[in-house]
Amino acid sequence: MSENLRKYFTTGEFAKLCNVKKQTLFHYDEIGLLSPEIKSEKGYRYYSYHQFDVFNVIELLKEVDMPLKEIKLFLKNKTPSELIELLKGKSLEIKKKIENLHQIQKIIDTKIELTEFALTIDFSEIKIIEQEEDQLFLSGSILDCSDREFLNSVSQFIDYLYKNELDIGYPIGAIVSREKLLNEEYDNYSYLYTKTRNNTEDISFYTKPKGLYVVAYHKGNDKNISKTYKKIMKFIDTHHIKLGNYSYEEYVLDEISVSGNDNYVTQIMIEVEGK
Amino acid sequence: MSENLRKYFTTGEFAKLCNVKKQTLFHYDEIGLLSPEIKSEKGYRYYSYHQFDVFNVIELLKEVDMPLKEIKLFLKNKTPSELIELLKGKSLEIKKKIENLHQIQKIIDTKIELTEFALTIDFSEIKIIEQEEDQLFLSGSILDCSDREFLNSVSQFIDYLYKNELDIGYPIGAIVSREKLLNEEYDNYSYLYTKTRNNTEDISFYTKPKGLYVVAYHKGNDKNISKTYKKIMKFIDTHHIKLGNYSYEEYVLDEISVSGNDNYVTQIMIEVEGK
DNA sequence: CCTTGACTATATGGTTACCGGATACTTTAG
DNA sequence: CTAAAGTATCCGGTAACCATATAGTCAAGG
Repeated sequence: MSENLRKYFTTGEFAKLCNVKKQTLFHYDEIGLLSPEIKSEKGYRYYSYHQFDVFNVIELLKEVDMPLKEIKLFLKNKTPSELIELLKGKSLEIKKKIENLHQIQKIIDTKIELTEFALTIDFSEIKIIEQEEDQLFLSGSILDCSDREFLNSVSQFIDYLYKNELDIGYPIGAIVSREKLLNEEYDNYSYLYTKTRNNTEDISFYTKPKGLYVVAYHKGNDKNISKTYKKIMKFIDTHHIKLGNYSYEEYVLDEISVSGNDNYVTQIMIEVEGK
Repeated sequence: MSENLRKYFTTGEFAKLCNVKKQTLFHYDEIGLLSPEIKSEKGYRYYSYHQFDVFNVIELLKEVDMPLKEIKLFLKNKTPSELIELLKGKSLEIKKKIENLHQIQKIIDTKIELTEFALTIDFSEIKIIEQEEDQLFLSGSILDCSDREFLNSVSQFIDYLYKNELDIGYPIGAIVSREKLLNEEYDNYSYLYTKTRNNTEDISFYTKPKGLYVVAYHKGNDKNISKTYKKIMKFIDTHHIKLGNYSYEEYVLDEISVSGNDNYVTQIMIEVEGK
């Protein structure tokens, strides 16, 4: 190694220093993002330790999702004030990213909790359970609507949840009124709903009342849910229970944790009055 | 649209629901990740609203950097307990990701602060300033070492900083001893250093003492720094100031904010004793 | 001085998760 | 029944590399 090159890193050394593969440095050289300070006539690359700073900046900007092209552009004609402006913007982006990750974590935690709960359930039982009140976010009325209208409502509802960040991992359920229950129209839903937390003032929620519920589970395709409903209604009948206003129906196991809708499990909760 | 297809979303509708392009759904169908429940003999795709749940899971797993292939594999043979296990792992990953983002934000904040400070400096002045103490992390001794040894030390130092997450955005500086200063060997550094915060017990730090410092700036390439040093030494001489133990030298403007090392600015701080 | 093993350069093809456009065919509203 | 809007397929391209193959180069030891 000639005397004046002893002050420089070879590609391999520099790559190790930067914790990347040589390939990456070749690539950066090729696109003109970070070229070695010296290139010997044999084509060998030599990087100075000052260039590590440049590499560091590139890494930093890359981590905040800036494409290499933009980084290159920025590095070409930069000034201290431009840097400050850029970094301030990126700082904000990171803040949003962190918030987004917190939201995702919340969803994951909810799913874990729900699925762990599902594992403890005996699906064959019908029980009467005292339940606490819940905050539900409701769709518009979907009573007596056609298939097309139903799809539309689902679509709108999901869209609304998405735009208002109301999805915290709870499934979307449906509400059936007592009238329809008695009429054996178990799939004639009144509303869609999802459980959420009441943290915003400008959105109105429905409170699912505290009280007694008949809770049962339907295993398999939704299409056959009427069978299960009939069983529950019979149970209610034989136990001389007085029906409340609404029935709430939601998946506890769906495509996220089991394969094929034969294995889906739907939870049915019917409001009832004390005996 | 035939009667039984009215319950299904077309590709466009489903794409809108999922907030993605149709292309994405084509792609998912092609790789067998998420295929429509029904495909008409004309090749038209029809998605049920249950499939939105599947899409949601895919999105969730995608957001935690799971490749589509793995997602597919997972979706094929999943059980509730596998889901829980997977999600718990992902939850941890997200936590780490959030921590990483916080670290990056800290670095960015430091860089903003430093650069904003740099903008207020008059580089031509030489001043005597009272400074607070600072926690510095030092490299091993690099006194009298060859170019190769110096490179090696830089490399090791950077590596150590990286592995112990000691980089919080402050530049790497160098320390020159009084002896070498008086001997006019301004580039014969004793140690490398970087400013950090003393948060770990198992790493030993050096405390740069509180006291008076002669502070000056060198603009341009490091190679010509001796000129600036001589000017400072003359200043110290004419003002009858007594030299302290060490001189600290670090970039305040480098490749990150200006282009070309002619525009670099190095800050020089020399420990001195009260007059 | 020469050899040998470690290192380097270039070229090529592959990867992931799509995006955009061209073309041709279907569907649906009026 | 027609026109507008939607759909399918095919083709090419993108970013930021990675892997591999081949050939050339360097540096330390005998």
